[in-house]
Amino acid sequence: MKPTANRILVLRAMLTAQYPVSLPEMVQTLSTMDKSSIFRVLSVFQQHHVVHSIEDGSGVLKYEVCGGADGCTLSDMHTHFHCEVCRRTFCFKAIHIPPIELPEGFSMESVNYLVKGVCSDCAKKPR
Amino acid sequence: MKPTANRILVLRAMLTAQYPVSLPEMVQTLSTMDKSSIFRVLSVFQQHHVVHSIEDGSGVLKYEVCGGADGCTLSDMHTHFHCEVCRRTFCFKAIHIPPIELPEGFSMESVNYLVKGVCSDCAKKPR
DNA sequence: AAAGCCATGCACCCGGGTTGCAAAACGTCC
DNA sequence: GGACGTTTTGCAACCCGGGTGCATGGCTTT
Repeated sequence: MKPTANRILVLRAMLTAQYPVSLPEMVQTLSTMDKSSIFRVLSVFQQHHVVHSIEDGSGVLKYEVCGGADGCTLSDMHTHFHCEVCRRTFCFKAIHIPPIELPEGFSMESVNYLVKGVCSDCAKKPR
Repeated sequence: MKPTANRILVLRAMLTAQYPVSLPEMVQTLSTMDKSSIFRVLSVFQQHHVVHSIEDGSGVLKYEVCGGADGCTLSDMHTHFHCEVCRRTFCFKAIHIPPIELPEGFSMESVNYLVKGVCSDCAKKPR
């Protein structure tokens, strides 16, 4: 995988963001790049396990840089929280996903643990 | 909430399906109803906690009839499995979602525990 | 019977995701 | 350095799921 200028841009944008970002958000941020280019960069990143996508109930996919140096393993996956008021997504990096036992014959590729509710900020400031 | 003919149709279709169904699927099945009608029926059902929606990584929302007679509580939520080969969604009704401890100030409204991978059927029949 | 309300169907819009295609950038070999 | 093949990029367009505005029609209430 070659370190293209665009790829570096995307990766840097994702690293600086402290929460998972969506494609539309990146289109906003990286105004020099085209939507499809960002999309393709993200696809390549996913294939090479540099980033992974999560779904947070907002309806749009969010992307996140994988944790470990050797890509992201299952144990590295953490829980996510989607605030239904401010629509932000939080990574609870400290809270790992509790494992479950799959039925016979089923093999796991990835896990998503998503909590929806009200975040602490929005709980404090009632509108 | 009135038991309209259409609402009965939708509810019956959901009860007979043994896995969560998507809106497009219901449009296919209930050919007499319009997409927007089904959509609105599902919205009403969700407001009255008759059904709830889950996201299974396929990109489209799936709907499922709530379990308990008094609507679906958090403890009633179960895990879901999305097969990346046949694109079916399984309800592991027996496997409840293991709880996590949220940080201070965060309140939970709903939980989604989604596993992606290969189901037992697709594991048997290699293509 | 008249008025009001709600459900329905139709058309349409919106926005995220995705692809086809042609131009541009890059790397390589002579 | 020039020609060539490969990869990446930008543009345009498409697909599809979700959602809405509006007018009709049926049912209820007075």
